[in-house]
Amino acid sequence: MDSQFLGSAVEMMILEVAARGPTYGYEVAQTVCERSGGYFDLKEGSLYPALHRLERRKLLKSFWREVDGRRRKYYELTSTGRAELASRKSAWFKFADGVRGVLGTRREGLAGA
Amino acid sequence: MDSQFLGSAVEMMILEVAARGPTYGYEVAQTVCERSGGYFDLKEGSLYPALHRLERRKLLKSFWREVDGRRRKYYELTSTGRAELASRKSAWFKFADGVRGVLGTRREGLAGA
DNA sequence: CTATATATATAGACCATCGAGGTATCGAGA
DNA sequence: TCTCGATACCTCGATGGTCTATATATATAG
Repeated sequence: MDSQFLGSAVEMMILEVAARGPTYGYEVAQTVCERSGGYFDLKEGSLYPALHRLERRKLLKSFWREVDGRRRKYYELTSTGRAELASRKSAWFKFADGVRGVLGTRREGLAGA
Repeated sequence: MDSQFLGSAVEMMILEVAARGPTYGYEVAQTVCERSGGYFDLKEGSLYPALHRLERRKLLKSFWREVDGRRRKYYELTSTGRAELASRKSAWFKFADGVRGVLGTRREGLAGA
């Protein structure tokens, strides 16, 4: 993406990916990219600091594993992380609703008043 | 709001309010607050710098007017601003769609697959 | 041997948000 | 009269997140 929004949707999306099972940085970036239809192209400079932040705050916990000669740092959601994800999704929907309200996406001029 | 999202939805919402006719800072904050159902409570520290940024980039132009003994700095959308608003709204919808894709808000387990 | 994909990580530039502070007018109530 | 809340503008400094660039290391393809 090239968008100016972002805020902290990044962390929420990382948590969401991790909610489906243990994953690692590179895979997170790919999954987010695919599932967003190519829109989000997480850069290392956003991705890894975010993963470290989430781990520091104990929303994720990590372990190293070697697969095909490459070391991967897997992350999995903690129970705190699961609760936080639910709360952030709820906040996200409220936020998106708020924006929708301001933009007036209420099909004005169609069937309404 | 107390949200971590935000990014630059603020500027888009300011432009949107100005798109409906000349307005001024204080009124922008009130309008955004009302139309978002109380969700967005723009602080002066975000609002005024944003207005100045938008004016500097010539998306808004301003004029002073005195009403009821109080000086107000009115802002109105330029044609560049109008184009920029359209482009940002389009970017916003793509962004929101991207997030929706990652969150998997595709009525999974309801009627879909 | 080199380029690309996989995989992690950090440093520095940049910039927006927010809390807090400041200025000023008006109307209402004590 | 004095004070307080609402109206109305503005700026500074702390904080913190994103991005570009850079670095390391392995496996595979050409």
